[in-house]
Amino acid sequence: MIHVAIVEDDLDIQRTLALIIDGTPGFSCMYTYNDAESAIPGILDYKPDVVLMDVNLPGMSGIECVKKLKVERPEMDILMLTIRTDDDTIFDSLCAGATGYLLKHTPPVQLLKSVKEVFEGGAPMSMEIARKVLTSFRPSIYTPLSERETDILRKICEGHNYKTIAEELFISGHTVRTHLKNIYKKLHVNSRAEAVKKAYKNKLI
Amino acid sequence: MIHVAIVEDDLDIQRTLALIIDGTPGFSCMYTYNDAESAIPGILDYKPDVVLMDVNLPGMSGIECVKKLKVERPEMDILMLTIRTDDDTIFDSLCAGATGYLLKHTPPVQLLKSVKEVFEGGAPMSMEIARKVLTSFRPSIYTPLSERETDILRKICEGHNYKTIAEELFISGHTVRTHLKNIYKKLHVNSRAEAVKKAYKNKLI
DNA sequence: AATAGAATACCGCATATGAGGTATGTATTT
DNA sequence: AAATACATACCTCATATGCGGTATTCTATT
Repeated sequence: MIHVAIVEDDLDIQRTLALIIDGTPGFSCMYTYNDAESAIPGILDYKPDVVLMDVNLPGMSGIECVKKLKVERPEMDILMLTIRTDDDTIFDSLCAGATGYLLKHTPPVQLLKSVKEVFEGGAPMSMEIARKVLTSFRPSIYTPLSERETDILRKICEGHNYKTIAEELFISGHTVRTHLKNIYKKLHVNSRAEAVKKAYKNKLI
Repeated sequence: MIHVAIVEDDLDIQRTLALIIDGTPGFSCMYTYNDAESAIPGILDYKPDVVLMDVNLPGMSGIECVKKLKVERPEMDILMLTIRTDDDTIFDSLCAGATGYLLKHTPPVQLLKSVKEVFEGGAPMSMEIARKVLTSFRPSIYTPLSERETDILRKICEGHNYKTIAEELFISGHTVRTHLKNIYKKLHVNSRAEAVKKAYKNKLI
């Protein structure tokens, strides 16, 4: 028996979800919450196997709620349920610790399958979400930097200084500096730290 | 009709896969390759809808092969097929541009479903892979840094210097320096750039 | 009561760095 | 043939940074 808790402010949706889950053998939904504030103590207390969490809640957001729940109980499995497909919402949810991400138009059969999958150690995602997630690993193909500049940036990211970079690339320290200045200009940054950050954020290296 | 190409050096597996695909209405496998070297020109020429790619190939690896194919044709969908579940293989594949990642014990029905899903814009993954991928977004909970040090590191990552950090956190520049020195010690680095890199790599911020 | 860790603050020194320049040769594109 | 981007090299200067210290206060934990 998989025990599911639901956090959803739309009472119609909440009821529908609860009916689907409770009406299926092997699934049980004992607790539903209308907001994150009441869900947190409740969920920590009753320890459901899987939590269905709406992203857009009044007051504290579903994402914040996930963060707080995961701090208390990192092993807890939480499945995000939302209509939002924008990158920020998705990745913020995942960084908060969500174990899956379903769009609200997911049909009941798929929802139940996903809950079961989470319970069994999986991480179900709606099709378009999965694609976005996988694509996020790809390095940027549109880099403003030349090949040589990318070399330099890579070394900078590894913590090298002018002297060692110059030695490794068989050029003078002056040249390294010039390259780095051009890199700064192209990336619109003005320090090493910012350049390293941008390199990682934009997957330039 | 979904046209599938297979790159797989084990001829038994290759034949089995081809039979499954060709034996299913709506699927067709016209081309199979035993190694990456011959697969690249072939695939670029015949433009299949989906490529099934073994990770462990003799000579050029499946991952390298994906990289090269994606450079030529970024829109191409490639589904990795492997027995390996180690993080490096998974994430290297994804960074190379794989559109999905299936374990070799995947049953035929699931395989066909996954090929279809890739074709329709999804990104199918085996259960344990999906979990690893989602977990990779989570910030590390095991940080050696104190809260204050994490604050400082965050500012450093944003490209601030001592003076502005000191102002924003209402402490002296000297204190910022002391914190940063402690951060370097704890992270085993000795420059800002390395610290920023480590912060992003280990998801400390 | 003692100890350890964290956060705060300061000093000094040698070197690295960012920002402002100029310049030359090559390769590619128009 | 001209223009553009790239890689290379050098100069100066003010400031930032890394590294070596010391020290006080507060808060946990033992």
